[in-house]
Amino acid sequence: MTSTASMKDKKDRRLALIEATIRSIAEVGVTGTTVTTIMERAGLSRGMLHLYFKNKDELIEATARHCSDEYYRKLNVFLEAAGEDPSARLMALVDADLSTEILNLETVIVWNALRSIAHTNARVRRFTTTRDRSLQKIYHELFEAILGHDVSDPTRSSDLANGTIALLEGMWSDYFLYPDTFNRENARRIVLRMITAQIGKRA
Amino acid sequence: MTSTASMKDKKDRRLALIEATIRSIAEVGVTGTTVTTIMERAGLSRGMLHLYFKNKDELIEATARHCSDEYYRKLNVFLEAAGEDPSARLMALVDADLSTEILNLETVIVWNALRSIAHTNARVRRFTTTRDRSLQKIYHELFEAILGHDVSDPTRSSDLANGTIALLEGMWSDYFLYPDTFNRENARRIVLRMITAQIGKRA
DNA sequence: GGATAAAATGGACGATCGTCCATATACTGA
DNA sequence: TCAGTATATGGACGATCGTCCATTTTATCC
Repeated sequence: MTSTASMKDKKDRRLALIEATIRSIAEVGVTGTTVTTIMERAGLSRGMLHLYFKNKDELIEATARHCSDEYYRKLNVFLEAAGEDPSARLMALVDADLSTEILNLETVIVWNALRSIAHTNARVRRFTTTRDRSLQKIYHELFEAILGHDVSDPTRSSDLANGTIALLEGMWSDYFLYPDTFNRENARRIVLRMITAQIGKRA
Repeated sequence: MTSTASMKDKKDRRLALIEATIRSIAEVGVTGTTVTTIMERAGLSRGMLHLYFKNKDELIEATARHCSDEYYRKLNVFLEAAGEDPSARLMALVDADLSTEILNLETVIVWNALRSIAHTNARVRRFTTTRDRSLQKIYHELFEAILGHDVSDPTRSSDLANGTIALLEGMWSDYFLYPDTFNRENARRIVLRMITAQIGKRA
């Protein structure tokens, strides 16, 4: 049990550092986040970073991976609760993306920050882009299942997928800019208004 | 003429510094942008920054103001070309937001970076938020002019305004993440698909 | 319980940050 | 032409950055 226990501790330390990085970025921003601000929030000493991560960049990269993984994990919780019906699953995705579990101040600040970093860091970019690539596939398949394929309008399903993603992305931006006045119900109503106009009332 | 000439030069230097800041952020990111990287791109010496700006923060703030002003200036070019018809003006706004003049790699990187900074810098936040506030007003008035006010659906115009803004915001994100594969025509088709489904074919 | 290994500490290092300022250059008006 | 002013330079400063490593503390096993 000793080796597994130490393994667990090692995981805990890594996670503590990652979560401290997230908190630091949310509190003092990307430019304000230093090894010191991370250490303070992790309750660990300076040397610990380089014991569990090669350097600061690797910690940032691990943070990006963690955020990406957490996003999908939470999304799947909503998806599994929705069952098999495509329309129900579509609604579940919308609700998930606007839920407090997924859409909160910490998430939205960190995600925006990671995207900034991604433009000059290829390793971070991997995790910020793959998220949306997979999402496009999921939405596209759902719209195909709901509407079927229309040869006279071949881009319909992919357009609706991209449109819905863009719409929700825009809601994230809105929340990011005005966290105090942002209204989840309004956001949900707007997204559903757009979707139902396209797929009808079957949802 | 001497005083106006020196005034002009002064403006030129300020503008050169601001544009150098934009280029630096676009090239090496927010975290990589330093006084040195800005000076290199401006072709000016270190001391110049503090001659025209109190400090680096004030230069960043001026950059945010400049980007906000430029966005509106370019938007108005499209609006004026569209004439008075509300539907035409609406289409002009969409076209503008997806045009190469407004939506390009430099703009989208810098705008994302400035939003990151805005979360810990109140002065920068002023310019990143007012942009969207005014935009909401413009879109809302256009949709009211096109559709009229419906008492049975009181949130319709504001929903369409917020929805369209969110949709375009999402397209910006898409371009930001995949500048090489992003397709302006696809984006335009998707936005128009969403809008025409709401306001009919009158556009 | 003492030896061995692993985990954790935090002071010190060189590099680089933003800022300041003494100095040099360019321009103006008499 | 030459003083006087405005503009521009870049070296130097202290602070702070990420990183490293000698040292201490904690955990493990015979």
